[in-house]
Amino acid sequence: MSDSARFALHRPEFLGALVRGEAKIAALVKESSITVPARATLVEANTDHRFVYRLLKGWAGRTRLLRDGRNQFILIFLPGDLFAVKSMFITHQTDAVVAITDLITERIDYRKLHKAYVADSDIAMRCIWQVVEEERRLHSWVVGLGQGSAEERVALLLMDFRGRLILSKTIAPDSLTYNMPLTQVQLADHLGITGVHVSRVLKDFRDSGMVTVRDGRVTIANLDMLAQRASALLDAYERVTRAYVGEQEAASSAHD
Amino acid sequence: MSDSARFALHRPEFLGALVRGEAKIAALVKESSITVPARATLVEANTDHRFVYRLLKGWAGRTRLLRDGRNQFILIFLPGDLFAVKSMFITHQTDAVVAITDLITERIDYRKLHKAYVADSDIAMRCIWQVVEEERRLHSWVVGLGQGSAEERVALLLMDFRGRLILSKTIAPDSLTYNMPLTQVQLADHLGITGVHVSRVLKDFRDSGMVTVRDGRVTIANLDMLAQRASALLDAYERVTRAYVGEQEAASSAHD
DNA sequence: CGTTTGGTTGATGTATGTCAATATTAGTGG
DNA sequence: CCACTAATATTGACATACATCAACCAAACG
Repeated sequence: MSDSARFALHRPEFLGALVRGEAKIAALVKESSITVPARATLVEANTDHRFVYRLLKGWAGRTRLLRDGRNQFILIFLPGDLFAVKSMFITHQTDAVVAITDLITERIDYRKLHKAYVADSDIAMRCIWQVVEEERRLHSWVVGLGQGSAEERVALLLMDFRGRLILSKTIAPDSLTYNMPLTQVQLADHLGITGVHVSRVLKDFRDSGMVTVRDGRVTIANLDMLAQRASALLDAYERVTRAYVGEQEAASSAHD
Repeated sequence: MSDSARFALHRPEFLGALVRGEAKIAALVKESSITVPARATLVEANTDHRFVYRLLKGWAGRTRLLRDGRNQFILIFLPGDLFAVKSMFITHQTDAVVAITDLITERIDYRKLHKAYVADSDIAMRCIWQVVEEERRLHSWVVGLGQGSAEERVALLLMDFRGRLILSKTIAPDSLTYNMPLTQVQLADHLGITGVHVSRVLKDFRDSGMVTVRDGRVTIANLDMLAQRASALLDAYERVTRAYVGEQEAASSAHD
């Protein structure tokens, strides 16, 4: 995956700034890494928070716990993601960020990053990119939750994870398997359905020879079929850059 | 509503910049207003788009139409909102923005705004604020769609509209009625339910003496009850700044 | 090797969807 | 201002996707 694929959608005149910003931020946060155990809360809801993070290893999620016990994973963060960038601008994050697995993450005091953000437009651009990209994911997820059936949502999510892992070079572009550490209940809290129903949908997917999710690992037996199941919910961008990344690449770029 | 309420959540050291940025952007886009008829598309999906908008009058919405006809209103824009700010950074918006009513909006070429954005940090801050605020709304809506029942979502939405109209000074802080031009099907497309079900929920709300939605107007008969119905889904920020703005203000600040 | 945590499966309940008929309102041209 | 039409909303009968409850199984783990 080239940088231009990773930063697709962005105005091409900013590509250089994005790539430089990425490197500069990496340099800024170097050696600041901390480890966090699974289940721990990285950013507490409704508190002033001082750090911006760059996830190196492990998965995390932005989550909102309602007073009656309902819980929603709003967004899932994968290695390479910058998160809590908004700490630079707002005092109170209304949602928590929790570690889904044990994780390693670098972090930086928001004031330090903000100083760099003001001084260096490459860094600013990379930060803004993250916010804009996060918003794009939220748009897609609103569409998924609002219009998708449980099966469509699950298929979309499995495709999305794969696409993002490929773009961040965590897995190979043609890989049909990846680690996915969410429990079924955590998946359910992201999908807006119950854990029991997640189990049923996954059984169905497994029995139909489409994809197997077991022991923290996703194994796609029929990528076309999975993409098909998700396709109604995929936006045009995702259809091109994500759905068929890998073995379908030749075919897909052939129609362009 | 003071500016500090409007820009609540933001780091207080940026409040001055936000207020100045607001004024500077208003000056920049002055005299650029266009009128757009209801139902027209302002920003087409998947096309390069050149403008950033500031809505003066009327309502608009970001929407995604799926190939099979399903449609999701992702976000609703009210007067005072800046939208398509992301045009400055990305070439393709994956979703369309359509006029819900006839509307009047100012607009500015993204290159011109970007020049100002780079040159003037007040303008940059105001733009970023809009993106961050939009993201906050998306977070809340993901929680609503993922965890809320149809009744909770409707109550939340009616409360949200009122809160935003108050913050933008379109209606008085103690007002219990406001214009709401969405049809039931449009509401349904935002709420992730069907038009028929919207009708039933609204009938129920009406019959229980809580709130009446009729002829493009919302009339709240029992604000406490409505806030209560939405409360599980409200985040802490919304509970303070929005839910009880107005007649409940004294009571609510009394417990603080 | 018992205990916890996560997953599976069946029986049953319910919120919401679908279909279809009718009522109401808004828009349009004469 | 009326008559016609199209759009929107209401209501009822019925269907279904998903939730709930509960029992059971299988790893993982101290």
